[in-house]
Amino acid sequence: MDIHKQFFKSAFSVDSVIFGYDQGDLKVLLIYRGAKPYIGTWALPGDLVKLDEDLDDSARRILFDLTGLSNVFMDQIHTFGKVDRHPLGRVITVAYFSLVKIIDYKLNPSSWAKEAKWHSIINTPNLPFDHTEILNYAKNKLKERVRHQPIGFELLPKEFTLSDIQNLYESVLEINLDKRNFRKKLLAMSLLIDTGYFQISVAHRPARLYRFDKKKYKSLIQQGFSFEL
Amino acid sequence: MDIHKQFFKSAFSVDSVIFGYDQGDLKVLLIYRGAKPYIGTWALPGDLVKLDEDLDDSARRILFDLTGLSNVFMDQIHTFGKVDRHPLGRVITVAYFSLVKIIDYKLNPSSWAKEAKWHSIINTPNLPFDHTEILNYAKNKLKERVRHQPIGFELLPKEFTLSDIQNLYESVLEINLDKRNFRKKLLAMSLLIDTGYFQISVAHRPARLYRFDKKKYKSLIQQGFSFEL
DNA sequence: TCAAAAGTGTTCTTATTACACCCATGG
DNA sequence: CCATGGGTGTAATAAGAACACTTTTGA
Repeated sequence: MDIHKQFFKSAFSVDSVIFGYDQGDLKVLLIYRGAKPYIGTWALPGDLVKLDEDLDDSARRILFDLTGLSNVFMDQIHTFGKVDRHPLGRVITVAYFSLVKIIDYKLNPSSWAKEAKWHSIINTPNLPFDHTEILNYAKNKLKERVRHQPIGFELLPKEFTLSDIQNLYESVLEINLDKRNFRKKLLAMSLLIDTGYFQISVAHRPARLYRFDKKKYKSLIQQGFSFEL
Repeated sequence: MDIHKQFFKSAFSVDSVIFGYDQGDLKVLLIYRGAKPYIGTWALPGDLVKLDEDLDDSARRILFDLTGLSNVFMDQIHTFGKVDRHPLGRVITVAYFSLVKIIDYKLNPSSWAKEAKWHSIINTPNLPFDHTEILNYAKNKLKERVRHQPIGFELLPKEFTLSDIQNLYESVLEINLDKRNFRKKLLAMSLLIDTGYFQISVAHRPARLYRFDKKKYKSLIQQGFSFEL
């Protein structure tokens, strides 16, 4: 059999699990599908990869079309390739996850989406295809990574309080952390820059605002430092 | 443009990084290509995924054809999808890695391979496509995983000595480990079964033989145990 | 009797845990 | 003046690191 007939009847797509964090809640960005199949359902944003487009570029394109953001943390997590995962043909999908600062932008539904909306991670609708499996996989990856790489900061505004970052870790990991021990450990890494500024207009003692020191992190990594929280 | 014309001119393949361990040396199984492109070069074993074949099954098939082994540790590691990675068309490849006990089987070159051979990891030939990148990626994944999951045992015979497992860790991680501390930590996990047997015909004090207790590991995992070496 | 690897404990240092009260602000 | 979350230290325990000699075997 001609190899082209046998094999070149398949396609591959990218699906993106885009995480955000807002008001103590981890969220995922879903689109309301405006295209077949599964038209009219909430799903992970994704698209077929173009023939002249690198896989990673495809993931960046999807994120950019939807949010207008580039230069965002993004990483490939897994490829899902069951024969029957897509009703219209053999399509394997490469899943990516991104971490965005919700505050940074406004949503911008794309061609394949009627609407894009943040959904709390603890209350997501049923998803089509194998998107539930993909989302669960992404959640677990996020849990692992957040403990070994300083990616939690990608979900927070540039300036944040120590409580912000602790709450984020508690949401993502679904555990409670001791305030004093958490702060001690975090500050001991010397990866936070004290901005000298404080919260304003809060009905309690205003908290100090910090920034994450990316440069310092990079130089520590060179020296064999390993982030762990 | 018809979506089929635009997108269904691509294929996906699986490439396997098959690790083995022998005589203190980490090895990788390479094939001598008997098919175009790059005919006559050493490369990672791989094949196009069949249309009616799940991705994971494809990886299992490749391993089985080459080694006759099934029920082997295998995991997906990354998908490589640069536009120009394959000279004959748009082919993305999903990379898997496997850990096999070299002693268990004899090699069995497949249709796409003239020959299959173990190569020491510290001295591998130049590889075609992006296989060097894939191999490096796999080595790094192995380093990470071996510290957080008890997968090192997959590379050893069923019965092994404490020095065997220490040497394996030293090869994989490319570091030296303190004998007493390593043993203390490993034995403290109570995941090794003392067989009561010893090495025979060795020109030194014979070492105790142990087996890895897979059942106990699974039950500990249920209870939230986390492997770490 | 020699060479080669197996086996074994203690001390020191560092990291982790548990835990409770006063402070600054807005309403 | 009350409610809310911010901010701080110490003591006890556990984990990790450093380190050297005796044992058993085959040749």
